[in-house]
Amino acid sequence: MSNFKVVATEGKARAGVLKTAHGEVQTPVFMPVGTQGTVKALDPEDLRNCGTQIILGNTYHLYLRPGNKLIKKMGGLHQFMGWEGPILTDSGGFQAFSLGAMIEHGVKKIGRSENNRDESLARGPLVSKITEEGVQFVSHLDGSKHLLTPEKSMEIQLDLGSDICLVLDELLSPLHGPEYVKQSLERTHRWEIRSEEYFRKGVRTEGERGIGPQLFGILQGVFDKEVRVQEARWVTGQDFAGISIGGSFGTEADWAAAKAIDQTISWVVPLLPVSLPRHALGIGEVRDLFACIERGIDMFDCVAPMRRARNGSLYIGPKNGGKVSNKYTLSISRAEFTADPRPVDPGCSCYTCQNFSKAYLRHLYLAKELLYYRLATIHNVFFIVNLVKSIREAIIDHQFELLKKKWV
RNA sequence: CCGGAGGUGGCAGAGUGGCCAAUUGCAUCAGACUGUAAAUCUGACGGGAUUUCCCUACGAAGGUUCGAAUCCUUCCCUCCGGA
Repeated sequence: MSNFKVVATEGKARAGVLKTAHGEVQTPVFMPVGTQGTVKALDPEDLRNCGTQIILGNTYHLYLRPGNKLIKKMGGLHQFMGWEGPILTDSGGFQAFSLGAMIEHGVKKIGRSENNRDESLARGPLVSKITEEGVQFVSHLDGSKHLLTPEKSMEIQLDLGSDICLVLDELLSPLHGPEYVKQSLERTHRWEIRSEEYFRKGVRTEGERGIGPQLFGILQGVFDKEVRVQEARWVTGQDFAGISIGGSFGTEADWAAAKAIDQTISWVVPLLPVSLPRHALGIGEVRDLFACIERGIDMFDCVAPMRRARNGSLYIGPKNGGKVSNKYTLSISRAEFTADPRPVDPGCSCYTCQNFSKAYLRHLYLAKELLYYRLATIHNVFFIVNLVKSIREAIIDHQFELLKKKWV
């Protein structure tokens, strides 16, 4: 029996409901990322007012600070941070990459190739290293050494009181060669199985009432059909409550990279069980949301809306100039907004757009006023969360194609 | 009026004989941001031609020198202290 139920479909797109220990989640859904026990600049009430149903927390960061045992002692992450809704926790697999291969290769998981490196990513020595046992980290906080094994990751996530845990995986870089990819994937399979075994034991002792924590498997891979198909078959063969699709997408920049995401999702989704929720790890730009939902994805998480907000990049809808080429964003710092009395997006009903002008936000941004970060983050989170919500409604009304046409 | 300090690119502020079209910060412009080492990072920023090129430039005008933002003279202006 699954915790997930599809309630409507349009083509491959689907609307569903996912039950968790902290309430139901209407899918498709966007999960704001709250790495360190907070979605930066927002409090739980802000999140709720933005329509947030579920957030993501991070194993690696919370383990290092303030420590999973402390959070457990404080009643779990929900209570600790005052968020009563569901929480999905990442396993630390991404940090194995962002503190390792990403620095080493000068690439990101999307759209970076040999000829398109970002040297600024190489900000220092490698701080993570992969072994069969797990991921060795040198703490970015104090230099101390840590070993994150699949078992340890599970223990931490269970201590946090996560509703949806992720297995530990190794995120492959677009520049990893076929030999490494093969080895890594086999190791990740072993890690996923170890995660699952530990999780199963842990959950049994962790309390029995209602729905307990659930474990999602991860579909790893690179931009290669054969690899992706094989991985899709592998996860499907395991006993997970949901499937998170991770790994790297493509070796080309920009539009081609976006196509690589679409392509990868297209290869993989038809091989996954209809009854399980499908989560696209780290995806969340406007164009990608449409493309992935259209291909059958149910859940998203992404740091982009929050980070963009902090960096002065605010979302705008198609009626106000938002399009693929500008990533549906404007730069609030532009001088043309100096005396612009209009809200960021007149069509947006978020708190920020209801109450403040572009001129004011621009001033706060340039002055580095703390209020800026909250107002900007409220707007971007509201915008993306509600975009996905409106997509869900469109699917239920069989208006998805129509809505998509208005946007993309 | 006397004494002192100073006038540098949109602003602030380095530079005190050649390596200076001029450090740096801010502002401006452009770009990046996709399981957060990011309230961050990259590039441009006098004009033009656009591989080492030319022109106009460091208050103004003269001068010294092979060569000046940098030294000298006069003038104009600002600030501080004293009448």
